[in-house]
Amino acid sequence: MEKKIDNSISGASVAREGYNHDEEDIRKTLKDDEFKSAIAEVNEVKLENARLKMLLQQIEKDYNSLQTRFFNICQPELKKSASPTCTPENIADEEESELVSLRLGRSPSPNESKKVDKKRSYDETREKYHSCDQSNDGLKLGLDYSSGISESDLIKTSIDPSPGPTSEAVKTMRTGDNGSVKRAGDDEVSQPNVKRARVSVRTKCDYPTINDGCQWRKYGQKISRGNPCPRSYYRCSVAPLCPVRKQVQRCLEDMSVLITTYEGTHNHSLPIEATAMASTTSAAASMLLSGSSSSSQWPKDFKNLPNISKTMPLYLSNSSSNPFPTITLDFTTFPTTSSFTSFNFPSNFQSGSGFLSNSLSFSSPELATILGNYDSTSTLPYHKNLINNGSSQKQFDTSSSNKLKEDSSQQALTETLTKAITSDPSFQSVLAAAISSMVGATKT
DNA sequence: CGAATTTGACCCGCGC
DNA sequence: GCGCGGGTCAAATTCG
Repeated sequence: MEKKIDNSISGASVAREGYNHDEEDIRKTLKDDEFKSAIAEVNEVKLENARLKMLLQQIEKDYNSLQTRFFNICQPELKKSASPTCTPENIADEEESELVSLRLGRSPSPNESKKVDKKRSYDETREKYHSCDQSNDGLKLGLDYSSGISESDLIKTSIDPSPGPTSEAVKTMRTGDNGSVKRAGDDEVSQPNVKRARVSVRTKCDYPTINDGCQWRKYGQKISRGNPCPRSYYRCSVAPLCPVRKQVQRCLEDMSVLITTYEGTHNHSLPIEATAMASTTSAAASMLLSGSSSSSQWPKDFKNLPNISKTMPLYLSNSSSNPFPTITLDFTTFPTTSSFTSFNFPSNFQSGSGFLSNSLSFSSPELATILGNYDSTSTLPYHKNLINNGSSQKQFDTSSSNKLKEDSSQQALTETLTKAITSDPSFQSVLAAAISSMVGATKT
């Protein structure tokens, strides 16, 4: 037994010697193989790199061609809308400024360069807050248009660069000891004339609040006069110093209608789901502060349209009891189901099929179709595309048959709205904000 | 146990 | 000056 074991051991040792002898060869070949595979890997990486470069170039090309197409579409309309008394210079200037509006805040135009100097310090501060998202290509969440709105207004309605308490969000800080109050904004220059624009969104919603993609923290509830439904107060909880607030209250006339009022602008990057609403409210607020959305300044054709007052989703509140200028986006005529939370922006909407292709192609018929939704669905241009989950999509399919019936009236409306967009820079900016949010979403 | 919500108290602006 | 109403704070409570 022991012999057997010895033999086996000696046999094993002989084999080991043989192995040791071969091991060097094997190591050599292994090293060669490793070397070769490493080289092959490097080559693969190089190829991949080249492929990615080509892909990037292709994307850039596509983007440029889309941009060119978009401008080509817009330019004739701009020329049409230009007054015949305008001099060629004026027209050129106007066109340039209009184009600035339509650049969706991507890059400053020569006209803007003067403002850039003025705004540099502000922008630099602001970029700190946006360094994590769109700083690379200059794409901004808020509006960055230059037409018709004053510098001060622009700054007021845009993101507040100061990390501290804003004049808009002046808070009272109780000291606790003597019960005296101290204004947190005391060390800041007071801005008594600051307009506090509010954007009110009316939606049919069975839930206590709409899902706009942002995080909110409830800080108060009050039963306001004239409405037994309590009003809830929320503040943005994404960033601790974000000045944005919202109020949520059910409509007295129709309990299924939820009125959400937004105030302020986010001073931080937002989740993709929240950018659409944020851009819309920001744009609407800017539009409101620019003053061009008042009914007297809307294109004349707007007023002549039948049922426009009923169906137009965007109107100004002229309630004298409201101390703040308020713009209302009315989505209540949009078909919703009880299981559907209005404004539940799908997180993948930017990459969803149809969304980008519908919205970024910007061929005239498509633009017309998008705008047509103002009539039949009373939504923002992109709203239809954002809400494309099951049931609601079905409703759109059925509503499309109704579209045929309303074709003639819608065509008139479409023409009017197209005119409105091309003649009203503020309207453009609303559209621009919506688009910029989409483009931003694709970039991130 | 920490975060979120509730709720009563308080502040402030406005009209009378 | 007083009262009212909207808005906010912060301690208490609830929730996950």
